[in-house]
Amino acid sequence: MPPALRPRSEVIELVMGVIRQHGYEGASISELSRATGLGKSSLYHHFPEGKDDMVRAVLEHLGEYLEQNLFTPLRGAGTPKRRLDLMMQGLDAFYRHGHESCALAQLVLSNTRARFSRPLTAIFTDWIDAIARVLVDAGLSKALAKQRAEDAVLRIEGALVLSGGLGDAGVFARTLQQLPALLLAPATSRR
Amino acid sequence: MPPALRPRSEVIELVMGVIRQHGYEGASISELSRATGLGKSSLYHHFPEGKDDMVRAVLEHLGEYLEQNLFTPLRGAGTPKRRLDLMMQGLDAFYRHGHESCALAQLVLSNTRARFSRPLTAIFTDWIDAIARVLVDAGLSKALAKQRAEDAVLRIEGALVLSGGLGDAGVFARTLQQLPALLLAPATSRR
DNA sequence: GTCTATACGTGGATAGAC
DNA sequence: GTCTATCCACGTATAGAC
Repeated sequence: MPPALRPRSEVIELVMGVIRQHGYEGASISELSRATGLGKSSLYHHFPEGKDDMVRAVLEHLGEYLEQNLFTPLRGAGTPKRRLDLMMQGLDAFYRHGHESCALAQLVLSNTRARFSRPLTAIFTDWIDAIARVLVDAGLSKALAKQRAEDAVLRIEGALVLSGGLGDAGVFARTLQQLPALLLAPATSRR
Repeated sequence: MPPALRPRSEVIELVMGVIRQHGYEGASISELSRATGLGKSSLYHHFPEGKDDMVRAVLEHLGEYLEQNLFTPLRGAGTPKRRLDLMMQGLDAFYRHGHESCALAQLVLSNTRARFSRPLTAIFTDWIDAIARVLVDAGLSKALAKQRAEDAVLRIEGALVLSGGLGDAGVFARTLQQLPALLLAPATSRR
């Protein structure tokens, strides 16, 4: 029994990288094998049901990653503004300044959505909730906080699409930069 | 020589439908053959270079479709508000109230982006320009108009992703509904 | 312009040795 | 837990008849 080449979490991250680039259908087992450095059989050892298992693992892992790296800091110390800025920094890194695409969007747009709708919805819901909580802390009503949090996620995903579409990562950068102030603006005179 | 089963434009629209659902990599020739009712050889007769040709045709066709059905009305008669409302109606129909996904987003997110970046960028640019012109007509500065037009497209694409992600088409509906007022709001106190 | 038949590669998946 | 070898299905693409 040779030792595992890489920890499972690392394999999952590499798989996610391939899916982000190629989407579900475009991510072939051969490519996943190459990217992870594991033979096909090894991949099937870790993910007996093949790509579906991999995607489930990716979504689970991504959920935990976001929870720890973005949502938890969002609940932490500091002013709401400061906490939102932290999330934007995290997103900027995760999406490589808008150059890396979003695995969630890939899965949502293709017809694989149905197969993974549960975990997908969970991640989006958690994300929105995490942002909304900061806005409530900042003094917004629950309803408005939720509305704006939804808008924030919507803008981030839209920015990733439009950045790619225009070939201008600046769209993503500006979106992240403007969001905190936009989210925290006083309730009147907006919307 | 049997007559063409369908006009070319109809074939292209059916091809686009498959790409919207499955993405570029997921759209197999067999499926495209089934969807269009044309044999594989017939497809290659119309699109000698295969899927790449089909995508180029789809983007060209889509560009014209948007021009005629959304951008031209945007330049037409009526108040800016009325013209924007018309575009939102068109989008609502085109995206089947948020249930149908966006071929552009599919192509942008996957690694096929590089191959079609020119026509993709052109479509997004034209779209933004068309909206910006209405906003200039409404009295906004050129700079602000362009900024907001960009934001509009960004929101529409984001809404399609988030609607799918949350399994709630209401997100898309609300986004379309709010956009005209948001775009036409007075220059002060926003952004 | 469309079809049937077919070639050939690649994709997903498994068997079995180590 | 990993590998090599292998299987079959499906994907892309072409040939050639009508």
